[in-house]
Amino acid sequence: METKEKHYPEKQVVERLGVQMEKMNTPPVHSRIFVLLLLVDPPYLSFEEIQEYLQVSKSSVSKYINAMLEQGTLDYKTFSGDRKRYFYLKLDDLLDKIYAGATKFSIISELMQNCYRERQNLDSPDVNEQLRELAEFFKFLGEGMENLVNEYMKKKQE
Amino acid sequence: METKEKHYPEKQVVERLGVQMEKMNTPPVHSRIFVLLLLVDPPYLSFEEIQEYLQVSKSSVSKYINAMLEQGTLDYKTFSGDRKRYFYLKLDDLLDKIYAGATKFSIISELMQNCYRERQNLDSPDVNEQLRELAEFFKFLGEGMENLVNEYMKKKQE
DNA sequence: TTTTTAGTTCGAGAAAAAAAGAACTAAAAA
DNA sequence: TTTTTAGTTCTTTTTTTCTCGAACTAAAAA
Repeated sequence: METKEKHYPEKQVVERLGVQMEKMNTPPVHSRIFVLLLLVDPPYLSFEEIQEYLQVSKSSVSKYINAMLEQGTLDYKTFSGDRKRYFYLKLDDLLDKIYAGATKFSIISELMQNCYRERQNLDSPDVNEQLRELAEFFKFLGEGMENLVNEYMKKKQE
Repeated sequence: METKEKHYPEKQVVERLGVQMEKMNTPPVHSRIFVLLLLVDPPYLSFEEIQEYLQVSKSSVSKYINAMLEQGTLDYKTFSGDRKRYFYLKLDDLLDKIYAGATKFSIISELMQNCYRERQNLDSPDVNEQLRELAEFFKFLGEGMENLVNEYMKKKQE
């Protein structure tokens, strides 16, 4: 049983920042759980607390909690004498998400490369060249991003 | 009236690469128009040609053509004595899309920063510090990406 | 002037995604 | 052993997104 007093954010704030987070194609309930855990103090909550604060269904909480656990965005700890799990954001691991973001560039890079291959036998050297360049560019960018992440992590360790 | 013979890609290929493009949250018809224009030779088509090749409704073609025109992904040219517009991809301008992609990092950076501000009065210095760092990191990353794009463009000009 | 062309716009319907609710389960507590 | 707790799973409902078709429009052609 938790005795320490919790400081919940104002619901309005969670809504506002939740909407902000939706802009990155994150579903509403997912966004609100994320933001809530980002704002509450101490920075962890039980399933029940999340559900009651947000006033959403258990199944939605379950769904997104599990999604975030799988993604590695979330983790939980327990307290002895208390069966509940207390969920918190693994903020450190957001870096992994960035790596994943770099994946989009690989997707588009591969798309371009595939198109380039398809065109090989056609005679529009200009377009072909443009495609080749684009594929290269997106690859360059994806790799560049990886480097940026590494660079930052290194700098942080000093 | 266009007389030059067109080389259309195989429909299967457009489907396959279209599906690949859907992976980046692009709607089916949008993806297929994009891929078709990427593969056809010469690299432009009329509204009608797009519609007939893809076997979709005029309204869908209209919708995504206009979306792409607004986005700047697409442009068109005309030929004298021919009322039709011939649409082609503005591949050069994909760079702008990348800039836009960097925007996502600003979104998340701002989200973190907002959360950081909200927490100022709470006493979990560790979490607060982590948030501040994350905001900083995403900003770093967004800016780093801009630099990468600029770097590439500069290198290309040589 | 009438007709055709090259699209656009406006519902309506289908399909997919998100959320809800109710029934269930496994482990712990009583 | 029975009950409660802490969730999970499955089905249904709601919402949103995508696509279509039919009616419309503005400019050009006849």
